[in-house]
Amino acid sequence: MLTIGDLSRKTGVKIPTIRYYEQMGLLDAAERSEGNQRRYAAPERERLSFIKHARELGLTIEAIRELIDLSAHPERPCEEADRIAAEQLTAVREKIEKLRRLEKELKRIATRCAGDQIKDCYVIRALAHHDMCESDH
Amino acid sequence: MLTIGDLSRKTGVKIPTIRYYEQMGLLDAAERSEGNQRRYAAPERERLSFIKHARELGLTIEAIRELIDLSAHPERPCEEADRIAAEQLTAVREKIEKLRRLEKELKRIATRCAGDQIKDCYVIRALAHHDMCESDH
DNA sequence: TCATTTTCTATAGTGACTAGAGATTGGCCA
DNA sequence: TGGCCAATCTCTAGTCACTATAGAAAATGA
Repeated sequence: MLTIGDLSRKTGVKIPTIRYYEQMGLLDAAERSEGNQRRYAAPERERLSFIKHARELGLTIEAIRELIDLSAHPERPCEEADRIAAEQLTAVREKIEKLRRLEKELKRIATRCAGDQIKDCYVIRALAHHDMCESDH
Repeated sequence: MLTIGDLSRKTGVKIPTIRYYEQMGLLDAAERSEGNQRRYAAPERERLSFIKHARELGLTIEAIRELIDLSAHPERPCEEADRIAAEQLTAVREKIEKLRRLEKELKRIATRCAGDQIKDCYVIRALAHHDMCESDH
C-alpha cells in the first residue's frame, strides 16, 4: 500500500491535488491506516494516472467525471466517450487558431518600436488603438 | 458624459468588468453624478479600450498595470514596453506549441475507437495509459 | 526516547471575472 | 408632479482547478 506521498511521487500529482480530486469525487474515498492516513493500491494509482493524463489533454474535471462514469458501465456503447474526445479536439483547435492570430499581432507589435521613448512607443500605441491591428479578434 | 452602460456598449466590456477594473486600479475611480452613478468621458473610454485590447492579447491584469504605469512616464525609454510585448509573444508561442501536441494526440484518440462498447473503447484506454501516447507532454 | 518528516483537516487565496440580492437613481410619459 | 421601469449602486458569493497556510496528529529513523 502506498501513502499519499508515495502516490504523489509515482504519478507526479501533488498531494493537495490528490486530496482535491477525492473531494471532487474523481477518486473514491481512500482506505485509511489505523492512524487515519490514506493508503492506496494499484487501481487507485491507475485511476489517478487516467485523471492526470486527461487533465493534461485539457479535459475539465466535469468531462473526466463523465468518462469515469462511462467506464463504470463497460457494456454501454462508446459513442459518448468518442463525443467527449471529439469535443476536446474542437476546443483545442479553436484555441490554437485564436493564439495564432494573437501571435501574428504581437510579433508585429513587439518588433516595430520606432521611437525610444514611451511617448512614441509602438507597443503602447498599438494596444491603445485596435484599428492598427491587421487581423480582427 | 457616458454612463457605465453607454461605456459598456461602446467598448464591448461588460458593466461588472468595468467596475472590476476600477477596483483593480486599471481605471481611475470614475467621476460621479449627483446620485452617485459613474460618468465617463473620452480619456476613460480610450483607457478601457487599451485594457480590453491588451486582455484579448493575453496580457494579465498585472502586465497591463505595468504598461499603464509606463505610459504615465512618457519620457522613459520604451525598452520596458518592448520587453512586456516580447514576453507575451514568447508565452503565446509556448501555448501554441503545447496545444499542437495535444491536438495531435486527441486526433489520434478521437478517431480510432475500434470496439463499440466502453470496455474496448480506445478513448478510455488511451487516457488510462500514457505510454500509448506518441509524443510526450 | 526524541526529533524530524509526513500526513491530517479546515480554511483562505489565486486570476479574472460573473451572478445575484436588495436598495437607489434616472429618464420618460401622462 | 407622480408613477413607473430600466439602469445603476454596493456587497457578497460563486466559478475553475488548484495552491498555500495553520495547527495538530501520526509515522519513521537514530
